Amino acid sequence: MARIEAEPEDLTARARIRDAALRQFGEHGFERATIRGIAEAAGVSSGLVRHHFGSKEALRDACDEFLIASLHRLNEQARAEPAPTEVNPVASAQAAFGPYQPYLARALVEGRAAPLFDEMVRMSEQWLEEADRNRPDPPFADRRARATVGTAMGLAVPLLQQHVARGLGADLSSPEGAHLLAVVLLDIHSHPILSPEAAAEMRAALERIRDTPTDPRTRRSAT
Amino acid sequence: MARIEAEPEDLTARARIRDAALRQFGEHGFERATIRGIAEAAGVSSGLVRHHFGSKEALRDACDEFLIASLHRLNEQARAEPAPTEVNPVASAQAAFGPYQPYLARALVEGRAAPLFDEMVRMSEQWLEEADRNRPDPPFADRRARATVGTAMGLAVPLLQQHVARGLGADLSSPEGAHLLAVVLLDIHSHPILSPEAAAEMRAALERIRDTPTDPRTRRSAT
DNA sequence: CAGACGACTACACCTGTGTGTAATATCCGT
DNA sequence: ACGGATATTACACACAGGTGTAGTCGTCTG
Repeated sequence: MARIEAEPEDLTARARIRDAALRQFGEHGFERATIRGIAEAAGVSSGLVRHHFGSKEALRDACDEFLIASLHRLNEQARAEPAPTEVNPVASAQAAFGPYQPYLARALVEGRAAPLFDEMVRMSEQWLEEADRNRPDPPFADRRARATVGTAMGLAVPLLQQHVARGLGADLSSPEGAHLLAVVLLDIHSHPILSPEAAAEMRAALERIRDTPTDPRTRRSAT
Repeated sequence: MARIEAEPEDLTARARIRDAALRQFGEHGFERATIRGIAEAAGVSSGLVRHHFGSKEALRDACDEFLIASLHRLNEQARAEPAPTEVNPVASAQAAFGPYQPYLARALVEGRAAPLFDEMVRMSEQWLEEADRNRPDPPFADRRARATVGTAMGLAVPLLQQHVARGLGADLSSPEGAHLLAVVLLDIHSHPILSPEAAAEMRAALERIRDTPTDPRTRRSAT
């Protein structure tokens, strides 16, 4: 599968700065990364960063836009390609972000990059549409909602990369780590943690709670 | 289920500062949050923050320690309680973190709070141990690995709270949002996206790839 | 060739913020 | 009541880093 990353040498200065910013923001976070550091990593002066992007915030916005555009490209490209060999589309999309994963993780957790997430949800929906056709029982909720939560879950591993790697005892970018992760995902995605009966029962319990006034859960909602 | 949060009024100044720091770090991030801002939120002078915690970093460490200790307490408490009414233990543990969720999300994504994650994995393992007894076929991977990935997935929704809420069209802390989310989780956790046959086939394919020299995947591992 | 414009640099400025210090208030044991 | 520890404050320092300005170089165009 194609990646978003590009070779640094061929890039224009503007692109090199954006690339460096993506990496620095990802590694150190937006605040801790400095314009001077980004400039140095890109091999330019700090003034040039300002010249091209105006401000640090605008530079970050440009980074977001770049990733969104890249995801769009990737999405259309995937639509044309043969079969999804991966467990789910989000996982493969994520893998494609390559060195920009840390940036993406930070941006998403901070509530930024909403269009990017929504695009992924759209991809998931598309995937679910096909899966729903082979499904005997009616879904519990509409496709959008399931795609949203599914997308989030698919992002979990890249978001928590370091912790997952530690738990698995292998770097996820290594062949061994990737293999182990794939096997685990296969196991999880083929073994529901709830039986249909248990799920139905819990669902009924949920509806009962919902229809009960003075629900104890609501008493904590304030802040 | 119990929560970690405490009423602000009764707290000692030190605890109030820690509480305010947890919230400010969560809302604005570690760098952007200021000691002066935390002090103001806690109703004390900025000097007192330094007096009690020494430095900003040390304050953050104290926040981590506090959450870890709280999780421990919660864990033992849960061990004594009757039945887990939630879909999975991570989700309920997460719900318990209440107003500190944003802090936790940032800390985890930045690779911090490893002991906290590991503790959650341990809880998941415990839960899996029981689930494995009712399982006919042998798992694809050891329990630790599955618990790790499962923990990550369970954390996905709180980590991406804002995006999930947007996709679901409801605030997750509202009764409606929580209900919708629970229903979706029920659906997902009772409907595997892979049939046992498909999983077995993909697993076999994975093993085949693994044993193939000059695996195309490895050619991208550098950088 | 002249002028203009964009790429790019060097440098000064200034605010925000973590940190250090000294002084004051409050509590507690004897 | 007294002395010391602890809690708490006010204020000054230092510096990092975003921003602003002016200037140089190279290239294109008429």
